[in-house]
Amino acid sequence: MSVKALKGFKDIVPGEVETWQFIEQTARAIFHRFNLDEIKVPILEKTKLFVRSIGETTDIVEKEMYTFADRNGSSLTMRPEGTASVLRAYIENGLQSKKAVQKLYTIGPMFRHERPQKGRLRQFHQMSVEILGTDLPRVDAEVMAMAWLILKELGLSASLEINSLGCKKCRPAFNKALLDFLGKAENLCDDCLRRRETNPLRVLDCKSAHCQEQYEKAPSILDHICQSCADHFQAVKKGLDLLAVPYAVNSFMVRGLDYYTRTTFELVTDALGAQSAVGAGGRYDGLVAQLGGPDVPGIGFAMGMERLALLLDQQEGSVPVATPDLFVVALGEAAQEKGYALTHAARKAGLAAIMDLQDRSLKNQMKQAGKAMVRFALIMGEDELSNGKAVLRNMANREQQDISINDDVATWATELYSLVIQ
RNA sequence: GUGAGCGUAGCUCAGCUGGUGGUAGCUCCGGAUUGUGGCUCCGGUGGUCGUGGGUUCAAGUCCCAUCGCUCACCCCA
Repeated sequence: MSVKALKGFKDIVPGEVETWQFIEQTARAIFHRFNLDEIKVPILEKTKLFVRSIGETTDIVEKEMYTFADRNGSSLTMRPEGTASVLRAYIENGLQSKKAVQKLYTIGPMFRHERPQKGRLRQFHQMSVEILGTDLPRVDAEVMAMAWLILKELGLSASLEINSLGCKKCRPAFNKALLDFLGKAENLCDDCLRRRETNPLRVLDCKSAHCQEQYEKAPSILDHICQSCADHFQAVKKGLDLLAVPYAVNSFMVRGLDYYTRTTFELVTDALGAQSAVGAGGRYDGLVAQLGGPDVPGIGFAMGMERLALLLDQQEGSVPVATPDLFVVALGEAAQEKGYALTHAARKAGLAAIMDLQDRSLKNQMKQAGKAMVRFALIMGEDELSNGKAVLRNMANREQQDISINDDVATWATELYSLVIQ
């Protein structure tokens, strides 16, 4: 084969797609229960939208975006995350005036030019939620409970870690305390030396045991946030308790995007290779205003769909399989004609029906029916046509019954429907 | 961007210190005294050994380059 898919871009083929459908159906059902509305937004935006929202000095903006010039020269970018686009749409469509609190979700592909590895692709998919127009801590807890419920209903487990990053009033004080501490720290690893300059908060997340040892005495952001942020965090924890969602506070947790304020959280697992987060999010009060919209608070999260799929595929039998209802076995030209019409009528009546159009042997067709794992086979050959009875076989228990052939296939199909769907 | 490992049928892989790639397994197709299934048995389809150079009498095997994949670092969903 000459042309292959791009590095980090994957086809989701039959056999894999069922897992994806299960994930999406489960999530949509839960979004509905929380009364969220779906929003669909473009995957291509003006570059400055992401630069403004995600932050100029983040890795995503600095080196991971698919950015290129449009024919007229303007700079376009394939979205690396969903929040910016959804907020842009919220502002552009004046959604704040339609509902004081907008609860939105969207599902789709994101693009980041990174080196692919387990759980990380260049085109990946997220389901994401954005709640705009409220900063009640109980909303934060409810959002986390929603993410938690999705995992639970998928049959997965992960740990919820939460933190508060403070607000634009109190974070600078913490940054200063942290920089003072880091200035005095010795023998930091190369990565930490670099991060100390680019993103001091991230230093605390270092995996080096030696660094971590020193950071035990590092200032904790939770000791530096202002009273209002502390109260908020306290109320968020109370909310999680009320909803019986287990969590752990991780004051070292940092998010990769600049816009987060106050509550941040991650759903982590150790079953994804080097990747740990299946979902993550946080509050971003001020971001909507920063993008030119009304000054409304917001909170959201995203879940990585290939990571969810990876976890589900590790658990045998965790994805329900939908098998066809009926295999119409037709032997000989006369039966084939009848079966052909009946199969279509059955589909119109609501049955998932298949048939072998090549008129192969009974044995062969039964073999196909077995492989397709259909629930029933309707067997119809010359004998059946002549005596007006076809054989309906329950494939699971091998019980057979004779049923009358109805010349009106539409009526026959509805009769079959009631026999097959119980 | 950095590092390591790996490229032999659609998939999973044998192939030793170079000496003619395997009736290989799975899938797929056909058949097993011609009207009853996922198992079993038999047969069949299917390969530029990633690509290009080099060494050699001889390269799937050794060397170089290149492309691709995988995993990890970084970072993140």
